[in-house]
Amino acid sequence: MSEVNLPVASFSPLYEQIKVMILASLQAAEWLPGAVIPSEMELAARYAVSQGTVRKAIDELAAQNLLVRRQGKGTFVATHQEDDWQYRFLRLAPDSGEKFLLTSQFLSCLKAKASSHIANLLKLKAGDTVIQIDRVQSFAGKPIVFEEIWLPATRFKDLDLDALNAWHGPVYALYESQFATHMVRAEEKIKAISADGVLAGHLQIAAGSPLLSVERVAFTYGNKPVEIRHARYDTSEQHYENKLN
Amino acid sequence: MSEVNLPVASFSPLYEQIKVMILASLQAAEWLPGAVIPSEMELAARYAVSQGTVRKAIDELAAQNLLVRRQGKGTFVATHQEDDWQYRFLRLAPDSGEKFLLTSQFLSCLKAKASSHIANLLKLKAGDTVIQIDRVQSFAGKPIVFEEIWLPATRFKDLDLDALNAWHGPVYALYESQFATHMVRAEEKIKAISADGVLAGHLQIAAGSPLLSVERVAFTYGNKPVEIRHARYDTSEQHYENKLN
DNA sequence: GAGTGGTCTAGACCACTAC
DNA sequence: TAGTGGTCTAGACCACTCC
Repeated sequence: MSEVNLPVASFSPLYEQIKVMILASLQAAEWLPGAVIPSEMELAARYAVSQGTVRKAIDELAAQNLLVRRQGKGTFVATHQEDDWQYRFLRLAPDSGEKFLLTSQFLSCLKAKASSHIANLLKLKAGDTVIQIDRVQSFAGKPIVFEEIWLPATRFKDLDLDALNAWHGPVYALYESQFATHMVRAEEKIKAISADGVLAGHLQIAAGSPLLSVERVAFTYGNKPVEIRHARYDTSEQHYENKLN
Repeated sequence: MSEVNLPVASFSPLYEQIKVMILASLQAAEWLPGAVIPSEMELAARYAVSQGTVRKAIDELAAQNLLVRRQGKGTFVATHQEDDWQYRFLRLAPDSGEKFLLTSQFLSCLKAKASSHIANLLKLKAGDTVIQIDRVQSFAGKPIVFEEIWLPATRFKDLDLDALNAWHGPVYALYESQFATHMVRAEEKIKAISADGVLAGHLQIAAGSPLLSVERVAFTYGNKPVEIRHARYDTSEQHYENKLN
């Protein structure tokens, strides 16, 4: 009666614990985006479990897009610097169905005090410094997207307009290569709004035109929010696509 | 040299073939939504494979929300008639964060010839008969959603306004219980639009107000499209939520 | 206690990639 | 040919549900 007093704490299978350890290695940047992680056999030896248990852990991390398995080659840390990942988080598509290549123009990149709203979303203290970026993206010469981006200044130190203009490729790839920050997932809140004068100017449309307002919070490893983005899409000739499963 | 002439056809693992067979049973309504399917051991015997192989097949079907595993009880066919599935495909949420209970009012339910656009999406012939339903959904007395729904008349024979009004619960649960049609997944295309006079009337807002236009195609087993829905959301006090993984 | 899904193991063999 | 991930098996044992 006395020796057993089992914790009510819920049962945690071995492979969950292995997932946590692999996650820790990812978070600690022991394995960098794009790099191979040790083989299943090596990991099984390291953690002193069977290959099958490691497999199950890796399977689930791969299902969450944190790892990518490649038969015959190995298992790799997911990265936004891959061709097929360029548009991972972009749900906008032309109505016509053709491919679309957006060109990006950065308007400004400034340091500022975080508003309470932004501080809240980024889990900073009110008044902490953030970097604020404005940009416009165009398709076939027509501006389609106006975006405001907020980043914590500590993590993205030294990011400025020159660095942004020098970079060619997705912003998330830049975050990875310059600031060791890999985006894992994001949440968006979407509304319909009317274009005010400023937006109308940026997007070359009439004031009052309907626009899609997309507020995004993007997270790195460990559910840490590290980017806020408020985008407005001109959806007159493109739409936001979503799959419900 | 002569006896071997391997098909270039790609290799298909056993568990994939089992998935296909289970899928066939679902599609043939051998196991109905909400019902238990045979145990892993029974299926292993039926298909003459090991339990592990059946497990893998079921795992993947469960990941696609076609089956639901319940430890100690069995594996069940997914159904929209479950409490936690009521809002499976509804991404609209109040800005305030509170729960929300929508009340539904059906305006009309008529038979008509399919437009080429609708026929196309439903994979019908132009001119085939469809059922067209209009409805408004309200939150706290305020109309929030106006929806037009198109269904193939053959599959949804006898659906009329009385049947809709008599039903209390999600429309997808009605499809299941009355028409043996379970919705598996859906695709949505979202745009921002301006309310015209008709929409303004339905939603009790000013003409010209921005609205979210959501065009949905919903599919049953076998990727068969069986419902088209064109909804307009008033997003002044609620938003469309999306998770990007 | 019997039955279900869930975990873990060990080992054999297959498919794919690289050298 | 060696090394990686992918498949399949068989069996032991655990966790949960229901009777």
